Amino acid sequence: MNIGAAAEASGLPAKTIRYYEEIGLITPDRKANSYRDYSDDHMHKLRFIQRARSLGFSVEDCRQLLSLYEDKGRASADVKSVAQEHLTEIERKIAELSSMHDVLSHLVSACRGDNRPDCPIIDGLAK
Amino acid sequence: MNIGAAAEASGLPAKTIRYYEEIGLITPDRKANSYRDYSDDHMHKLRFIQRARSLGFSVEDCRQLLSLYEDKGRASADVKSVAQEHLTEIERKIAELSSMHDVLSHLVSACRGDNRPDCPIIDGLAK
DNA sequence: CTTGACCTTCCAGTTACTGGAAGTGAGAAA
DNA sequence: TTTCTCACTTCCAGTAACTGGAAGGTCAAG
Repeated sequence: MNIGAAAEASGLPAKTIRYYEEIGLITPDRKANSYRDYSDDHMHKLRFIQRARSLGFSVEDCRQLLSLYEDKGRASADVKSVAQEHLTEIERKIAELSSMHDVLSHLVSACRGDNRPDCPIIDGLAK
Repeated sequence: MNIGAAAEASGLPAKTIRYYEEIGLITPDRKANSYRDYSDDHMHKLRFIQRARSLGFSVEDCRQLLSLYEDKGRASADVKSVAQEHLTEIERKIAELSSMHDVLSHLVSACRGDNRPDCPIIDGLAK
């Protein structure tokens, strides 16, 4: 399977797949013409990575998850710990964004947004 | 005011303040010894930037907000439009993170996290 | 006069791609 | 067979917003 088809089937851009190879995440075979060749196994991994990335796992997390995925003797506790840490980080980010949202939405709704210069948003930033 | 004191007073690391100068965001005077010298006016701007950054505005947004801050004849609509766009982006990110959170928290809570290999998290990623 | 804190510039690294240039291979139409 | 158009290859540069560190200058205290 050429990289174009692999991209299509995995939902990842070809550029990204090449990048993952460059950082040693997933290394396809090569055909005689030097084209990359993705097997079913590679495709499973690519899709695995795509899903993990879409859940916000870092590429390094993906590397770790991928090795746990391949390790049939893994302890689920190891997987859970990676996921739990990421979940906590997601919660931290949501809290941070929510607090930004609260402050900013107050400022925005207090601003008339007309052609006059007085502006609660600017005032709020200047304090 | 030296950069160390300016950092202290603005809540921004000295490194960051130098970086802002490098990208032309805020340019302090220089003393005879080539040390940076921050005036009260500079300090107001630094604090303004610090607050805008803490609300998640990009550095380019900060550049724009800063010029609106200085423009006493601005239209508040121009400020509001920058802020509104950012607010929408914050909402988009919160929604994205929330959806990640939903999926991941389900997987995590379904995983026993013991020393056995079967793992709903891995299964969910492998699908 | 030395010590230590603070300042200077410059360069490299971070994350995860993304765009583009230059060149090669494959398959189909003329 | 030539040509055309893709898809593929490698390599280099750029993105955002810093951050760390090296090598060296400045200043106040003791």
